[in-house]
Amino acid sequence: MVRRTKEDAMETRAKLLDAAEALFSENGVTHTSMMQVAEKAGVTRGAIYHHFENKMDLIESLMGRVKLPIDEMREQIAEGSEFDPLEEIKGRSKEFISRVQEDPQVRSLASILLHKCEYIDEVNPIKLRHVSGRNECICDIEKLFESAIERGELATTVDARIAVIGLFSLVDGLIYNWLLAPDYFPLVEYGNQAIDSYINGLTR
Amino acid sequence: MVRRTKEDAMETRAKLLDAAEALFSENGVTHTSMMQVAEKAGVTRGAIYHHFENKMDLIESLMGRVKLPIDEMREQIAEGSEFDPLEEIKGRSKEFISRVQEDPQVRSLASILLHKCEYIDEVNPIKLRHVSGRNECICDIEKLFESAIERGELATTVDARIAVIGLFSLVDGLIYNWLLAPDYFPLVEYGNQAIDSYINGLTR
DNA sequence: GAATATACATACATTGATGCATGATTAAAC
DNA sequence: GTTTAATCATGCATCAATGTATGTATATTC
Repeated sequence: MVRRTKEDAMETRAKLLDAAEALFSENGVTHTSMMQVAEKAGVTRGAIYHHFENKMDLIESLMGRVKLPIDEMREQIAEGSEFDPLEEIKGRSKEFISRVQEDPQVRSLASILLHKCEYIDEVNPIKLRHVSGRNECICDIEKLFESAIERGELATTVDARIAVIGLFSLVDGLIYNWLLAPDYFPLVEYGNQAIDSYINGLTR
Repeated sequence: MVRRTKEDAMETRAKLLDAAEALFSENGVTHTSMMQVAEKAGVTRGAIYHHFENKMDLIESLMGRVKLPIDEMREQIAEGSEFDPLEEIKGRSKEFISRVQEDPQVRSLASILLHKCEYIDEVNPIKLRHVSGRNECICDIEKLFESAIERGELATTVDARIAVIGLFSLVDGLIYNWLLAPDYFPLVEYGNQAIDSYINGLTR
């Protein structure tokens, strides 16, 4: 049976992406073969190579499918009322880690990005997306920090850029370590505390 | 020419480890073949399989060769005078990131651990070493935080365990992001600032 | 409804990469 | 000095994975 409806085709494509997402986040990208992806999706490898060029193309589609929390964060900041930049920053950061903990798809993608793939070279689309997304996001939040500085809400010694990079590192590190062993500590509870402490430490 | 001196053998073994370390940290573990390692070391694959069982054994030897800063940190804490726990914590954290920035070998290993390998399953020796080392180290620093709490140096709301996990996440995140794009920010300078801010935020 | 393009399955060809078995040479042990 | 064992090279057998080419049946288009 072949040549199914265009809707069916989109469904198999989605199933392939689902299968790849699950397998990649569980067994790692390079340790997952196209054969396994096809089997899990209930099709053959032929279906994969019809919808995607190769594994890298599959991954790119995978990453482009969901709006990463980092991207969502940016949008909301862009439209956000900046009446209280520090609270804004804290809120976004906490929402970020909350989404990682609650949304299985986001969690899977984060796991792939942080633990289940190798950043092999500069042209690696995974790395590119990760880095570019991060850098843009950093610039956005840096502006919030700057406006907080203008309002005199931060210690005079605080540099906006350093503050952002510290915050991002903290959030990344929390997610990284939590994904490494989720039973070791509750991400949202501990993460919120840590974020509060860090921001608090900037205010004087 | 074969059957060289026992010293020569240890030298080839070291060369193999050096080659593997360089290739793994540059191209990733799974994207590096035994053939490449052998070539870079100036021998054939036969030499590798004489000294190591397989690639995983090679990696284990690689990781066991250097004392990770995380381990060194533990030792020094164990023998450390705990007259000023907070300063102790800050000092060790900064020394940690400093070693990552300055010591090429430590940097390579950190790069492999954080970016160039896939954590595929629970029995993965790389992951095991990483997690167990981390957990033990966390316990050690947690004690320092506790003694700081006893001395009334931290805010009453601060929980030692949460404080440690936040600190570790911050340090991990700093290293993670710096290794992702070392030109983006100076690790030691920004890292020290961020660590100070975080610890500062705990003190009230 | 004929022609065409799509959505996959199937088969094959090729490529490394691995692991082992064996060989050669010499250091080390006695 | 003979024996043994270690150090590595060489060759082979195998296998898994990829990419592609081709086949096939059906949606879609006209």
